[in-house]
Amino acid sequence: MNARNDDFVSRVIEVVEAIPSGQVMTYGDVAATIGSRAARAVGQIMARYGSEVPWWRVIRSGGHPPIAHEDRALVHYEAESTPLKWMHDGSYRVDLSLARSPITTD
DNA sequence: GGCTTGACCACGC
DNA sequence: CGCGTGGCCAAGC
Repeated sequence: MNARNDDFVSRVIEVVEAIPSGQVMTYGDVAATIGSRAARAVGQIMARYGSEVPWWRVIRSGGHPPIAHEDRALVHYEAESTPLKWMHDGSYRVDLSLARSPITTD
């Protein structure tokens, strides 16, 4: 646990932890929730601190999970019954229309 | 203080 | 939806 929990990093963690099961948020939404637009920075944080948060609930605007981690995220999605959309070529993406969580700032 | 990198986003075609 | 382009933001050197 870090001494200061008010860092940009900690705020991202807080939001990601607040995402309910079966739902997801885009990097941009998470950033917007903490009053920022650093969607990219959010991804950076996930890559570094994501080990302690449900990073699979944080995806891109396109609806597909973090690059190089889609297979790992898929396991969680099936476990959480997250609405998925499958492509012809076997790739998949999360149905944001159903799984997008209404930003919980609290 | 400036440049580079990054699990990104919005827009146009 | 897919691709290309520009832009925004935070962290590290």
